[in-house]
Amino acid sequence: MQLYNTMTRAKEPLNPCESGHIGLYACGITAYDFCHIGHARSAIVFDVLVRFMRHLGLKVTFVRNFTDVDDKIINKANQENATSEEIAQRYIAAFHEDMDRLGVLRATYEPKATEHIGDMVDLCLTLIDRGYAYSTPSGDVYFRVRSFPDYGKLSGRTLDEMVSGARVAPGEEKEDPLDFALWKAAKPGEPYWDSPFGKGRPGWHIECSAMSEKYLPLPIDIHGGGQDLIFPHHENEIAQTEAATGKRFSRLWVHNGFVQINSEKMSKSLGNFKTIRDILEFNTPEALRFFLLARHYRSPVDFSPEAMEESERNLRRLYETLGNIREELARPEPEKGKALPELESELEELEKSWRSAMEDDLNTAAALGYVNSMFRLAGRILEDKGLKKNVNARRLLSRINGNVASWGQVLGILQLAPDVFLSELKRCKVSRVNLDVKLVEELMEKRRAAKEARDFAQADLIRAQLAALGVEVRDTPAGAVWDMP
RNA sequence: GGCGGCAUAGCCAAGUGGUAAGGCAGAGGUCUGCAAAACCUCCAUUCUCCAGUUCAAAUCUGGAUGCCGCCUCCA
Repeated sequence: MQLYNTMTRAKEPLNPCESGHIGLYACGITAYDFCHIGHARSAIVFDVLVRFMRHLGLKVTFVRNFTDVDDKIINKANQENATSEEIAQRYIAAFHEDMDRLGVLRATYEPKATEHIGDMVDLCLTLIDRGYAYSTPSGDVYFRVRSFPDYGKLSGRTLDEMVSGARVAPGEEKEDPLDFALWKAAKPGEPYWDSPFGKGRPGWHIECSAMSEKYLPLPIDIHGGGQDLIFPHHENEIAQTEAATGKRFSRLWVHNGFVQINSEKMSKSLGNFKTIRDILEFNTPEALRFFLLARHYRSPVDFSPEAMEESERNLRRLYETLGNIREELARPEPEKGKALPELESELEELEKSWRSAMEDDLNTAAALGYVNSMFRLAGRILEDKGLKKNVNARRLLSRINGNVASWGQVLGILQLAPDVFLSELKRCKVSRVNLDVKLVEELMEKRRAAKEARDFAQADLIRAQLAALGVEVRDTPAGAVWDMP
């Protein structure tokens, strides 16, 4: 497969270092608040990448860290009169809860910064030793940016460009405004660790350098995260690791685009911030996943309730059809039937296309297009009375069912039993509009009675009443059921 | 100000040189007591605009316009 490499700004083939083994490091969260949909996107993108690489038969070691010591965590702890450990622990647990609901698999390793302080101190010492870093009288350690000639190669900036943005906070003892902190001397009331530089804590960037090197051989095959991490975070990681080890840090750099609201970046200052929990209160996790995967991972996506509903409707149709497929497959297999070369080659094409789309820079949006087309094909078979008696059509259906299982596994969708999904979706919609379910059930019963008495005018009247509530009635062989479109 | 990205139907969206996937919405049809769901058919001579390269461009080049992001913590 090939992936777009931020470093070279081009798609590049993914060639595993060792045979068939991929090391992937994705920057995780700073645990100081509930995760928002931007975190969900990043997590889902790398989740699908991992799942797909495994689907291709590659062995993937996936590392996703937790930043559990940081200014923001300390601030939150002070606000709530708690310790930073408590805060970090709480939000790491919340992260796992949210990700489990979204079907994001656990990483192979999920290291925490505080568990690797020693490695970070060692890394600082090596960098000082090699002349790439220096400690200050007050106990800070800084990376000497101008000592690392490649600085800026990922973000495509020159040092001159960066100087204008560089800042020196009061009290900092930097040799150069560009230098960034590897180690921060402890201020009163802050968590600290003992080190050769004095009591203090690691800077943000050093933890990823330390932990990636600890769990993965260098160079890492793929290093990823959100686009906002390109500068300065990943740029600094490169500087630290490459300066300290002399080895290349990562072969590929994969960055996902942002989730936006009304075409603007989500941010706390704009007040357009949506947490995963906010969304999952009224939408199924799978709809969020589907929504995010229906766009290319590098493009910005615009979140809106309307767009979520569109994904729901799409997903609903898929699950309805999937239910029909499974129902048909449960019937005894027909005994004979003519060959169906056209349908067969159509399916084969779809299978090839799906895989090429996924292999081409993880094009899940195109891949979902082929999923849709495959369901259309299944629908055609299901609707055709002649084909239903044809054993070859049945086998195609079974093959489609198998593809749904395996593609769904990779994308993390269509894994539920159709009726389970459908009733969950219904529950979401009911809670969204605060529907009076009791009233609906009463009306349904009245309509059933009217229908039984063949009073169709009355039955239709009741249906109109239900429609006014946003409820749609469907008569099935097993009786009338209701749903919310 | 510097750097980067994007602009495809009513909406969302894939498509990096070979003649516009897919979804949602909409229209007609099959089915149905009527509906709904499902299925079938239709729905961009055209890809923001202008100029250029080419036998051929949504795709490449130059310019214009608009939107967004980064440069400060951020997925």
